[in-house]
Amino acid sequence: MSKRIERKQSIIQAAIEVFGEKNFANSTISEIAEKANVAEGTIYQYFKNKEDLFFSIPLEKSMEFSRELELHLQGIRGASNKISKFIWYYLHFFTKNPGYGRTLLLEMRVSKNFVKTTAYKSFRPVTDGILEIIKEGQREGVVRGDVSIYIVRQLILGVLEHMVTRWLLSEERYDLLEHCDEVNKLIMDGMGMKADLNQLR
Amino acid sequence: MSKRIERKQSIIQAAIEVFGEKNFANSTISEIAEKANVAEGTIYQYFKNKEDLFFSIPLEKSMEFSRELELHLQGIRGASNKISKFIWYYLHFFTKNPGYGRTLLLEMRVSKNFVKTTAYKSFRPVTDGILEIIKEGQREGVVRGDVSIYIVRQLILGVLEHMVTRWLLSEERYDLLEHCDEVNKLIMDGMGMKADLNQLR
Amino acid sequence: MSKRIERKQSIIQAAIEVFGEKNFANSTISEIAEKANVAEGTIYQYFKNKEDLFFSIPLEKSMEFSRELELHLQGIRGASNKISKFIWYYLHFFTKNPGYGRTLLLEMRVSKNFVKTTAYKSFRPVTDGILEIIKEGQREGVVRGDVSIYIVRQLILGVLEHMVTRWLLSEERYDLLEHCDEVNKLIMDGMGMKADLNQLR
Amino acid sequence: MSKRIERKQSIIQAAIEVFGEKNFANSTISEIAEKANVAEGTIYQYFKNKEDLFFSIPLEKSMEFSRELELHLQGIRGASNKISKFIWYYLHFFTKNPGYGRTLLLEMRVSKNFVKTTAYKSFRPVTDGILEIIKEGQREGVVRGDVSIYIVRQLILGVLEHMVTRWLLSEERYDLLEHCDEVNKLIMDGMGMKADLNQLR
DNA sequence: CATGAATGAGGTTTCATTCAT
DNA sequence: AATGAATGAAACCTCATTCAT
Repeated sequence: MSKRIERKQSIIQAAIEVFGEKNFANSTISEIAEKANVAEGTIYQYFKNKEDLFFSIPLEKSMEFSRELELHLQGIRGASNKISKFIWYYLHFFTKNPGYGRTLLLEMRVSKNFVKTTAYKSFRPVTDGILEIIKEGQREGVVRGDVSIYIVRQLILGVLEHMVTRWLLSEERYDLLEHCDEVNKLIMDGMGMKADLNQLR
Repeated sequence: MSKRIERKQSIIQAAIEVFGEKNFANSTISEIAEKANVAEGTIYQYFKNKEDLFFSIPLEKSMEFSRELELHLQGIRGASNKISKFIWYYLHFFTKNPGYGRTLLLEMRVSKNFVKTTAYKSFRPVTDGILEIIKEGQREGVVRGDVSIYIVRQLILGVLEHMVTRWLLSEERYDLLEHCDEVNKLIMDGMGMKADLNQLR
Repeated sequence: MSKRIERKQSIIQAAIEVFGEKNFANSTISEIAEKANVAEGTIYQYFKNKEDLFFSIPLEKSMEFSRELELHLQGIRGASNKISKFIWYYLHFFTKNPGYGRTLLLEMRVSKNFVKTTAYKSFRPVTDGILEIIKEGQREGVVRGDVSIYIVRQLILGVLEHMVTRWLLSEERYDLLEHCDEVNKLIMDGMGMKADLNQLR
Repeated sequence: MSKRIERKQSIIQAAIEVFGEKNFANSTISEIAEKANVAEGTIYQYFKNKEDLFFSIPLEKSMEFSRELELHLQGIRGASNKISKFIWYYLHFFTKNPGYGRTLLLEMRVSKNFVKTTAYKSFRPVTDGILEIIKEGQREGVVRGDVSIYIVRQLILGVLEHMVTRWLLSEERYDLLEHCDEVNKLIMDGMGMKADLNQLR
């Protein structure tokens, strides 16, 4: 029944909160259980172990990310505008989900086991999507063709990850979206785009 | 006298190796002690505790990085060439020191306490140096002036960190320096440099 | 339900035995656990830490002391007889509980932290009771009025504590109750009581 | 040479200070060494081990106690006056040596090994002396003859020890000698002395 | 299915003592 | 004789996981 799903959700939600505050090692099952209003043992009915619970977080969140991203990209035309929108959305998303940001960027992204996980694969729709936009840009002639599309993607994600990571480590004391335009410019230029002309808005 | 320094070095060296393989929580003092050929208690004569030993690693390594970087920049003229060389050296350094790379980029860079450490401050010479080169580039007119120099630096370090991080997480299965030229181009363009003309070599 | 209380009791009982033989520092949690037939970790489900377990001993035993003392004082009339009975009971109690005696008199009574403990407060019923008897004796005119009742109480408890302490340190090689009558006389005289006339039995 | 004796003295002095603040378990050889301005290893040239050093403290101090006590008793006539003087001196001594008081009364007196020590025997001169005074009192007819002289001595030492112990545990917040007269009275009466008539001063 | 008490392995750290210099 | 660096044993405590109810 849906009781089971509901309960699983509340455990994941509690896990997001707890792992978002402390790191993996310092988070305890008992605190998650308490926050989820279930007994410790119950968690082991839904998740194999602590790590399994940990990695089920991005599974959940990456779907949320994809779903909403798609909505935001609706109706936008031209690779350049799409990239700009993606950059904005990326920064916007982590502004709204700093706890998940800490978990994903400061912990998981950095763990050896993560790459082997199904959770890791759940990012494929997003990363594939970006690749498509880049190709579209090359077809439109607004993205340079002399560099591998994978490297171009690495440029985009690298800069964004770095920005969010720095912001998280600074304890979110400033507005992440403030630098959105500048980043946009840099990335655009790196990609060989004529950012100014195609700029969104 | 030098016996003491020698012993401290061998402990740090062992720590670099062990912390490079496992993460902080999973590394044990006893393994470090064994690798350094000292008793566990001896470590506590040189370091206050496990964390103190951990953070003494970048203190050590960042000096090595600075020292050698300086040699490599000797005699190079022009901001563009200097940046190119820096990019190459950065990738080269972590190719040679993957264990330290894991410790620094996958663990420390991401730990809240790290920023408060003296170890963190030991990177200042390098990051300050980059800023100087960027300014030099602006004076030469090869670096764009419409973006803050701090953002430009973030572009460079962000991309490099991201590349090395991905490489480390892939378990170093490919040659990091392979993509040196491409990265160079991207960063150059991002910075507004005429990379082709000033390209090193 | 009662399983939990039972288990807590068996841990305290084991603690009384172990702390009674060795001192606090030399007693180990593992020995207590073994004696109580529980795992070491279980102890930490019932007590915050080693010290908490230690101080829970007098909490337990002082209630036993009070409860039985009350029974023994039932039906006894006159302050002098009550004091005599108290003296006897005090010596009797520690004759039966030498391990607890060692813990209480040779360790706790002498520890700075103990005074701040709730355990310390658990003696109040007994010490308050003695004060009442002394006042009663002053009203009856059998206890001197020229000395503070607190000093009189210190006389009684001081002599008794000293006796039991010496006995414990001699490794209980003689009969503590043997000297009961003599002590009685001394205390009575110190208090200004006509011990001979009112003597119990 | 006297250099050796001097050095031993400074170690004992440092030990008195350190053991007087912390208890045996919490005092460290390294702190004592530092306070004595010697290396840790040096202590082991003068004392077999930590316990040996610990027990050498009363050896030192009990001689000081005896020596000065004898001076104070010089010229005093009558057992009653001598006892009174002893009571005063006892309280006076620990007022001047609270650190040693803590070590002796809160720690050693309570340790099983202490009784087996030579240090313990060093109190004999004092305790024997008291016995002599009590006998003298019985000959003079001012001390009751119906109670063992050992019990009488226990009365005296018991009350005094108890007083000093309570004072030490209260962190010496009041004047120990304040209650000297009252204690005197109690003990005198307990001993069957006519305290009022023979009172010192 | 839910519970939560019980488990016990395992690591950090301290510090008395030794011993080569 | 003095040093003080090195030693290593030993113990508390935490917490993920299990399992009987």
